[in-house]
Amino acid sequence: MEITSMSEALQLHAQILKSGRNQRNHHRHQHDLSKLFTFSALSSNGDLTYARLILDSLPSPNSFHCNTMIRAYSRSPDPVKALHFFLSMLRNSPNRPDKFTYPFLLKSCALLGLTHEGKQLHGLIFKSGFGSDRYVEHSLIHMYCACGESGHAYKVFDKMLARNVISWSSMIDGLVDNDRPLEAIKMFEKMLEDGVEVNEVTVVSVLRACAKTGALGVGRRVHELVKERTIGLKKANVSTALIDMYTKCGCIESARLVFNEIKFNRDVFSWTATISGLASHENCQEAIDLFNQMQELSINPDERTMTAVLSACRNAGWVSEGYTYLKTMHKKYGVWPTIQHYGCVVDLLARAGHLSDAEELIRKMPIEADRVLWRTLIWACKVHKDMNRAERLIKHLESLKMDSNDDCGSLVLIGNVYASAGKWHDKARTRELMNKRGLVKSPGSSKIEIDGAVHEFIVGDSGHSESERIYAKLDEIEEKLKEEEYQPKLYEVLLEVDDEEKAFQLSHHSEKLALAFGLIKTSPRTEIRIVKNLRSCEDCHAFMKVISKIYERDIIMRDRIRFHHFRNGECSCKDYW
DNA sequence: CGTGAGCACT
Repeated sequence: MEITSMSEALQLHAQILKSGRNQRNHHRHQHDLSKLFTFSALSSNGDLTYARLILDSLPSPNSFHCNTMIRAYSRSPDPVKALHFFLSMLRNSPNRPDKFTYPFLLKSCALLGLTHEGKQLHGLIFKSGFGSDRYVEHSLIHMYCACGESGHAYKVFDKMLARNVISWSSMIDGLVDNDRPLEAIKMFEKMLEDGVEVNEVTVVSVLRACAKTGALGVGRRVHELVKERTIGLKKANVSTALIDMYTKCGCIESARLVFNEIKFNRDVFSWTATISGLASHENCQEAIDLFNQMQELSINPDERTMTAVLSACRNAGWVSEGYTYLKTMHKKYGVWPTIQHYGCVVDLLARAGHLSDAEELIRKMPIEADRVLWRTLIWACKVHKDMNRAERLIKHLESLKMDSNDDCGSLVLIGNVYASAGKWHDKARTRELMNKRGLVKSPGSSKIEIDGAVHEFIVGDSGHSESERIYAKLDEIEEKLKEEEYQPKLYEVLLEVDDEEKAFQLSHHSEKLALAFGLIKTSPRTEIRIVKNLRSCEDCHAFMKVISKIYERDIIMRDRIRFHHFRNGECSCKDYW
């Protein structure tokens, strides 16, 4: 009989203590201890000291006990203890690791991003002969991807003799997490070709890939597949992935449709995905209405729901509403504000021009500001041309230890702020700093999907096979813009060059290349969807507005922050961004 | 006794 409750466990423990010294009951005693250990290790909520105490009191723990302990540690808040325990087991215990041991250890490495330790385990696995166990192989794939080593994951995957749906799904999901959504989609297509059954886990992962990259066509096909084969059709996780895919691919109507179809299977995640999607598409009032409906159904918002709500306020410029949500969210919804929430509200205040209030909020908030938050504020200073504040904040940002590649973003922003004020010397200084540290800024890139294939354009790109036609199209556009007396926003070029060169630079921004390609490749009057990795510059934004009018095209552009729907010369954001 | 999974700040 297994133990199923804490009271049973305590009872058993009392019994063990009572009969502890009775030699005749030795086997019984052992058995009870073992049961108690298993229960306490598996039911513990993170604190494993009790389980460990019992384990250490076992006269001769076997490998099952060791594995159970490792599993418990790997799922605890401090998974590194699994590795520590493993090392002590290697040194002090007669038990050897087996094929059950490794998945737990690899999980710990995955959670902690311990590449080096993961590789060492891989070595042990190879030597011990467990390397062809499918569970171990899947754990290896997951570990490598979680450590950002998708190349090694591919190697494990390629060497597998018998791949099943889990092998493929692990690989696809890992690629998505490694910011390789296009490879993930390719994997998925190969999987279909191979005739491997697709399940809801696969579907969720490939939809995440579509969401990241804006592959609406692929996403729609996956949706069809889900309906045809009824793969988790009513599961909330599949619906959420579909909603998120549609919103991030710029198709808020389809997202709404999915959300309406699952009326009776909604959970906090699907509500949040929809609220967040509506907010990013400028349907801020609808987002807040949904938030209220959700509460009427007694579904409690979580941290991300509140982020979505605040981001609706931010995109709409509702300063006092957003500030009130932030101040009352703990009392009303039981959610303590995190850095994301402060980030939204700081952006909300700052973008509305309340720079002092935004700065004060950062300084008074109970958690430490991260670089993203300072950058948000500095960006707003640039927008509102408050150079004194910007320079003061830049000094502060620079004083923070810069050690990750993420700091590239800080230096780029700092350089841009200096450049926009004509301080070329200071700009050059940040440039040198980047070179010295070997930081390479990620270039502007835009993606557009044509007939199910995603094309990516980098700023100044001439590598595309149809490059010539694209540049010819841009020339044609330029002529038409001249007729419209369009003035390029040369001040957006933050280089010390003449106006002609500035105009040239502007005309090669990645979203314009993608747009020209879209105009060539799609039928008249159809929508064009573009996904950009950074924030669009003012010139590109104005450019898209004009193009939407003269070419009679709806253009839906996703930038790093939100969506812009251009139609007939106007943008859904009403130029508030 | 073990493998893969949904929504957040620039």
